[in-house]
This record gives sequence, C-alpha cells and structure tokens, in this order.
Amino acid sequence: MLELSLLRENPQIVIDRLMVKRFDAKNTVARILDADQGRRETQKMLDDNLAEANALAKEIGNLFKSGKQQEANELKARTAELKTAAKELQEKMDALQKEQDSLLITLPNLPHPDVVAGTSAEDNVIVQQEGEFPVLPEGSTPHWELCQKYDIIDFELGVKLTGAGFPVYKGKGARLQRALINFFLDNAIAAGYHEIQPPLMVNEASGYGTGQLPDKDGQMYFIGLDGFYMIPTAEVPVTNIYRDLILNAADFPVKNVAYSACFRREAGSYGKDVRGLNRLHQFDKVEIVQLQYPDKSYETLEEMRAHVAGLVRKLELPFRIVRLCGADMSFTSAMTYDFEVYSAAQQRWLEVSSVSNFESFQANRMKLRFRDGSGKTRLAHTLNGSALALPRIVAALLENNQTPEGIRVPKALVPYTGFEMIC
RNA sequence: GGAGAGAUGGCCGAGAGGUCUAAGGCGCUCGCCUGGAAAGUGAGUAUGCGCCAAAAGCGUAUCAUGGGUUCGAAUCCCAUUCUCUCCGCCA
Repeated sequence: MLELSLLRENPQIVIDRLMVKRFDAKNTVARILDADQGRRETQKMLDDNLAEANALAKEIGNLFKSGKQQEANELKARTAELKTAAKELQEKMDALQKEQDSLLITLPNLPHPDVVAGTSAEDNVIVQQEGEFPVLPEGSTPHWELCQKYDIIDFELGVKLTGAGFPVYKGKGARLQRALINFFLDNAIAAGYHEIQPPLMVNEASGYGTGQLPDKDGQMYFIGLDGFYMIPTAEVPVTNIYRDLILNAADFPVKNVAYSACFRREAGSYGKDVRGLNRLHQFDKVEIVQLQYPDKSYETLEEMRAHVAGLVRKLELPFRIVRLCGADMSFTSAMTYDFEVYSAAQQRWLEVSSVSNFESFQANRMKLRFRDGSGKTRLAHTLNGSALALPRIVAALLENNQTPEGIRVPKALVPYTGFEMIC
C-alpha cells in the first residue's frame, strides 16, 4: 500500500510513475484525495464534539458529587445532542476512511525510476548473462522423460495420490531435493542469514500483510474449516513475523532465510508451460527475506542478486538476469530481477528466482516500522528473493547434465547428495 | 471435543463506574554520584489520527476485537477471537 503522505504531497508523481506499470491512476488518486479531505474535516468536527462531551461528563460528575442534581440533569440534555451528532460524524468518518483505504489498496507500488515501461515480458532488460549452453549428446530428452527413465520423479503417482502438479520424488530424486535444500540453506547461513522454519499455513491477517489478500486469494489453497491459507511462498510467514512491530534502526539489516514447501493453485495454467517440473502446485523453495533501512534497500537488492547469482554459478547452470519492465512487474514490487536458467533439452529459459525490493509498500500494509535517530517512527523497506526455487533448477540440472552414462551431479552438490551420478 | 480460568503499556502486574492523564516493579534513555563500574538517586520513556507553515503544544482514539448500557466504562452487559489449566484423543 502506498503511503498516503506521498499522494497528498506529490499526486502527479504517483500518476506518472504508475503509467510505467501501465496503470492509469488519475481517477483513483483524485477520489482518494477527496475522501482524505472529507475525512479530515469530519474528524476535526468529531474531535471537537467529543472534547465537549468529555468536558461535560466531568462537570456532571462534579455536580453530582456536590449534590447539585438539578444542574447536572440540565446538562444532560446537551450531552444527548452531542451524542447524536457524534454518532453521525463517526459513521461519516468511518465511511470515508473505508472508501479511502479500499481505493488506496488498489494502487500498485511505484516502480523505481530505473525501471523501463515496456509493454510485455519481451521488454525486460537483460542485465547479466553467464555460462555456456551445453552441447547435449545424441538422444537427449527433456527432464520429464529423464525422471521416468531413472525413476526419480513420478508425476503419475502424484496424480494418483493427489492430482496433477503434485509429483512424488523417489530415491535419488528425493535425495537430490534434500541436497539442494541444504545446499541453499547453508549458503544463505554463510552469507549471514538467520534460519527460520515457518508454519506452512497462515491466517487471513498474514495473507493480507504481504498482499496475497484480498484479491489474489484464488491463487492460494484455503482450509475452510479453520480459515487458514496454505502459503504460496515462505515470504508470507517470514515477513509477517514483523507485522505491527517497531524495530530499532540498529536492528537493520534483518536477514532471514527459510526453506518451505510452497502451494499454488495456478488456476488457469495449461499447456507446455506446465509440463513436468515447469509448474507445480506444490514445490520446494528456499527464500531469503531482508528488512532494511530505506536508504540502503537498493544496495541490499544488489547484494541479494549477487547471492543468488553465486548459487546458480556453483550449480554450473547457464543463467541470465533480467530486470523486469514496468508492464511485467508485480503489483507490490518497486524493482525486480528475475533469474532464468537455460534448460538445454527444452531449449528455453526457466525462471528460477525473483528478487524484489518492495520499498515501504508491504511495510505500510503490515505496519512494519522502525525508530530512526530522532525517535520518529518510519516504515522499513522489505525485500525478498528465491534462493532458490527447486523444480526448475532440477529440470535444468537433469537436462543439461545428461550423458549416456547417466546424469552428472554438479561438484558443489556432491557433498550434499552423496553420489556423483544419477544412473 | 468437554469443563473451567484468563487477555491491561517493551515486559511483569495493580486496578472492580468519575480522583485512569493506568499504581508499583523490571527494562530502556539522559543526568547526578564514582578514579571507573555496581549499588544508590533524579527525570524521562506507547501508538494512530487530527489541528498548526513547522516545532512546541493542543484535541481525539486505543486496556484482545466488535457491539451495547451510562452524563461518564480498563471496570457492567452481549458476541467474537485468542491464550492457559484439567479431562478426552494423539506423533
């Protein structure tokens, strides 16, 4: 949620910057400012009314005590008037506040000035590319066939147990998963992150805090009996740890890492994009989350980007980093880097990480603040990134490292898997 | 699932219609004391919103949440949520 003060002070900047995200905010901004104006006027009247009522109540109390029943009763007439007026004012103010909030929440985050507008994912800017495309041996196949050939990931069995998009990892496939999770966690811990094991279900307030609710609830699995949502990413519980907290400036940066299973309904997805491991309803991911002092959040974004790049490099996967254009960015992000690895048999780039700076957008929603040097409270900046999401990494590892003898495990991972080949 | 108890500031905890602008303690901040520290001692120490050019200041709301009673509610009533204890079930 954007900060109201920004709209008051610079409505035109908000409108202009949101055009970069192809969002026409002109009308909404005007309505928000109208509601805000009305709300403030109403509150002034209400506060004055209540101030008078409070004073009267005190006076009446004193009169009663000194036995002046008659005078006290006379004053009561006035308090009745005030009460009626206060109720109306309160209702009016609540309605305006509600209108303002409901409008404000429809505005996306402002993109950083370095973000280009663009019209689609085609316009994302490639900022870094590394690694050679592997030359695959004769008879190479996409990962879903390799999974079947070596019996390491069973999609059919998942359908039997649950449904499409819930694969069963078996044998070296399961061990590879476990190895990757530990590899990612150990790297994050070495980089100074604090490990968290969060709940896999969250309540409504948490879903709201990170922005999945109210409008993206169709993307989450919902446990109706208890009112819980299965987390689509560990970002949700890990960031919400700090909901409604006031930190000290000295606490920054807060660096957390969490492994979790992630659950996504992915309603409306179909076709080759969802083949094999490309898109699942349940998958594993290690997520890094940072809270940072506002002035330093872009330094931190670069640090996180470098961390993720280091992981992909150690896995010997060809990758590129794109800075998303305005048209392709998420609602909540101010700047996002997507990491894509090259999946050689499918001959396509697969997105394996998304590293974003949300600036104060999430913090405002969940009232995540800190006390600056002068003792004033300010909103913190939040950032997060996948480091990394497993399925597409596994897809690329399987495809790129296939040999007639089996699938070679990258060196960095061998201490974690305990084997060098899947065969 | 059944029965009972409870929810008060950063934390502990008193408070049972007006003197709550929430006692007291702990913690924290700044002083004093000290060679330095501890102890002692003094003061300060919540958040949102509004008024004000701004600071200071003032107003208002907030004692789990939402309603209600009353001139007046942390306090009384109703509902909801959550926590704890015991019983049942259980890895």
